[in-house]
Amino acid sequence: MIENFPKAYEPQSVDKKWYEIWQKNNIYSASTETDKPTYSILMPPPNVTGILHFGHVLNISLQDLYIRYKRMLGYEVCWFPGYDHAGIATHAKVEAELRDEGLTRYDIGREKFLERVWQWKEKYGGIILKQLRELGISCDWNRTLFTMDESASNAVQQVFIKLFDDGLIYKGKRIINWSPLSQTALSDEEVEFKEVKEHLYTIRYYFPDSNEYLKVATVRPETLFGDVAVAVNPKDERYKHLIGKTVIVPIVGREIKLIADDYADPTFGTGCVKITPAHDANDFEVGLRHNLEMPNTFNPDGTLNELTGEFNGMDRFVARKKILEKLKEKDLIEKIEDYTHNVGFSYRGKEAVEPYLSDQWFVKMKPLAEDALKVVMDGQVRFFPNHWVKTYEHWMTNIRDWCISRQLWWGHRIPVYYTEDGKYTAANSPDEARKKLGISNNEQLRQDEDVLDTWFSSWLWPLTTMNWLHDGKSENTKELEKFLPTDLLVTAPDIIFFWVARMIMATMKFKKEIPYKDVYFTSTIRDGLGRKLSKSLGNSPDPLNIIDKYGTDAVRFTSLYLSPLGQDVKMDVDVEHQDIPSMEIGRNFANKIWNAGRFILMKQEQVNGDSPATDKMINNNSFEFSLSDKWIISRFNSTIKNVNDALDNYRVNDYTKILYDFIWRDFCDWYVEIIKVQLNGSTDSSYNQSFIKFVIILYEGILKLLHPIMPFITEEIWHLLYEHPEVESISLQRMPETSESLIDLKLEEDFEFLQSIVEEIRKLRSLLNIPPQQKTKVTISAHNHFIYEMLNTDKILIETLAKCEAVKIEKNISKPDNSIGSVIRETEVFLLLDESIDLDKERKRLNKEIDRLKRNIDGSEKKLSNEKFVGNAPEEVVLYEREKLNSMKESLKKVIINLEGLM
RNA sequence: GGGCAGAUAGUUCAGCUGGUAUAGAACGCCUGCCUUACAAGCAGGAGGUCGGGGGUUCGACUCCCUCUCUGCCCA
Repeated sequence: MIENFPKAYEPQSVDKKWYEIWQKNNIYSASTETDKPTYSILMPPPNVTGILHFGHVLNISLQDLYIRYKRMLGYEVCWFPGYDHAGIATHAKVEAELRDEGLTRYDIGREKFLERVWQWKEKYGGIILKQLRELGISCDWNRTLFTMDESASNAVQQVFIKLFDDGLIYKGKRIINWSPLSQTALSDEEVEFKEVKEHLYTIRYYFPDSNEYLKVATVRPETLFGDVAVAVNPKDERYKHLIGKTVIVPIVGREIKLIADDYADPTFGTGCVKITPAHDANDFEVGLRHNLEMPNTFNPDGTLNELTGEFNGMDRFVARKKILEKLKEKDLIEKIEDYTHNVGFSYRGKEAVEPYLSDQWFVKMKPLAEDALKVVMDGQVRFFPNHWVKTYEHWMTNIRDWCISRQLWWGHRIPVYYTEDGKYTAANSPDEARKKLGISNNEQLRQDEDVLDTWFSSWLWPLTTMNWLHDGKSENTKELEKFLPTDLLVTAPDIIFFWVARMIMATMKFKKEIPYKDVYFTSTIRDGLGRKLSKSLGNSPDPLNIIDKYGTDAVRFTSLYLSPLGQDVKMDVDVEHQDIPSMEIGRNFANKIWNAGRFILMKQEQVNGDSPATDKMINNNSFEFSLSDKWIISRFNSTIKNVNDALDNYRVNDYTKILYDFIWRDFCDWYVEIIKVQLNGSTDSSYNQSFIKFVIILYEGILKLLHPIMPFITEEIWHLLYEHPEVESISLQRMPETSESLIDLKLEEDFEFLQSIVEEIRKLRSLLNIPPQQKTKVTISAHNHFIYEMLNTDKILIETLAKCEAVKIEKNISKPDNSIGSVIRETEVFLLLDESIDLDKERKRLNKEIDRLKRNIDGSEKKLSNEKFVGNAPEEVVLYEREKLNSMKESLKKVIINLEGLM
């Protein structure tokens, strides 16, 4: 009913209403008992502490787009949602709570601490999953998985044990990236390098009982307590004779050897480098080569330890200052230079990581990388855009072992058991461990204190979402059978190593199968200055506020409309007013669609009274199609085809543009106006009824094409049009199919000619400042019979659309008196005027047109007189050029005659 | 240092396997309109030597080389 159609679209209540109905009717749960072809997507699990940001909006809209599209193509679709337990982040949240109570986790102990984490998770965790619902997504919420769920935990444990038994997991004392804030190890991928302006200090290392000294350059004087050697390059002539001598570590007073190692770069600083194996990865390697001691002089919290004497307990950066003061006091500093270099920062805590020597667990990556690289290189797994393959290849071929242990309590505890004398193995239980170790049942065992990296559970996502090893045993499940490999993964490129690569490894290793066929890497959303939207920069409005302001559909549509494949998106954001003005694109578009629906429903009620449309109405050709009808049918079918092409090739941006242009330009600007003309021109109620049915079917097709990206408005209008019961949903209807036979490019060209006639009349009117209310008399001189017939048939259309009257179509007549005209590809339109013409202005206009035509004729003639062009270019190109030249010449003649007529 | 991406209208971007009368769109700007679906709209207009240079070709925004600048990733 038309009263349900306010003049402007109001998304807020519509969005809420339909999401509740969809949920209530459970229409998006997938079945494993189906004969339909399947299509599945794994949702990249957001972090349990996370809240919605624009990256999610883009990412999730894309996934929902494909899920809805494929569902409407008749697939059994399954979109697996879930979230991860975010070890470090969640740990930090609960520790902060404890701190407020004046407690530490050690005060309450491991068990109580974990209780607190679960409480926290119940209370605040997974807010993001609720927020995602605001986006209207059609995932199967019944299958939501949390990485700490029992089923996922069982799989994680089995995987650890299996890899341990295969020798792919080992324990080792290595330099790792240490987060002093979280007091845990991090993997290489969890460290971001940033350029930092610091200083290079050249410090004097005296020879014992001598006034001579070595100049040693360092940026980290606070590590000098851990110095065990000074290295020079063996080829460095300056120091060759000194190798093997000793020098005294400043302040510390310890004697250390001067050693020769290729690692020392003669061109850097003085060519002498201090070796601190416990605090630098390269130094560690040198230490191993020379069998040096590796004293650790730091505490886990980033303070200096008891080996540093008076600096014991001092923060590393404070200590640096104090140590420098002391060095200055003792005149041990040679010089201080500005120095810019890269420093690693923790991905989560944002503090500078500390290279730290400690016992950690690692996964050997090389054996896993081989298969994972192969499936990408040979195209079994395709990347969009493809250039990410190179990045992937580079990482895979230079892969380093993965540090998976974390010194936290929240996470999957490492299932390794130790005997008192230090033997250990991985097992499901102490009993099993005793058996594996071959020790007696009463021997005491101790479980490893550490937990696993969160990504160690995320890399199993393709398997655990499908219940693999949910009970620790079942390797085969219905879900795996139906939905693995999944069809598409949509993710941000910054987790290509963290996650994408590792999922491929895990799935290949444990299931000998790829996890997904296609991977779509999304754009990064940036502000007007090109900066990533981020909480810490304070340059990101809350997406929920934006959704509230513009509507879900508008935000979804605009996000994709502005996101070209493989390129970042710049958007002007206004954090203060919580606004992104470009969202108007989608809002205005939604309003346009809404009003087109409003118009059609009005017409349907005018024609049929109160009875609602029914979708049983088949386009049975019960009336004769006009040129315009055939044109819109052809355009509609082209649009379906183009939409399919675009989506098949992940040109999502094209998909939105194809629909935007078709709906706004072709359908609304032209065809809706034509509908008015055709209904106005007919008193035949059976024609009117059939015609409006046809229009509704066409419009419904448009709604369906649009539904994957604008689910709410399309659902709302679809119900308003047909008054379907609410259990039915447009999202469960079939997508319109393209019919090649209805695409008629010649006909589209003819119609375009008609459009250009209308546009030319409008231009002339505008040129003469004729007010819109005033109709103009027009005579058209067609240059051939076909055009003559066509224009005659659609004379009323020209009259209405170009606001003119008494349109006369003639054949090859000369210019009427007191008229001005234009030549459009040999056909002439003349506006017949009451007032006299400004001759000067008119001469100028015609001369301009003559110039343009002459220029083009010149170009064309040059081309055609070039034998090589005629000889080499394809026949149709040459033919077209000839026809074009003739036509331009004819047009030119006519313009010249008209100009002469003015004299 | 290595790799990847990009540079087209004032702005943000399309332009895909080289050829189609004037290189498109959106936003912004200018002019005129509340024309019974829509002023969140309609009609019209201005605005571009496609980053510089070289090459391939009958023909280059498009392919190749080179330079400059910008962004990202890795070391």
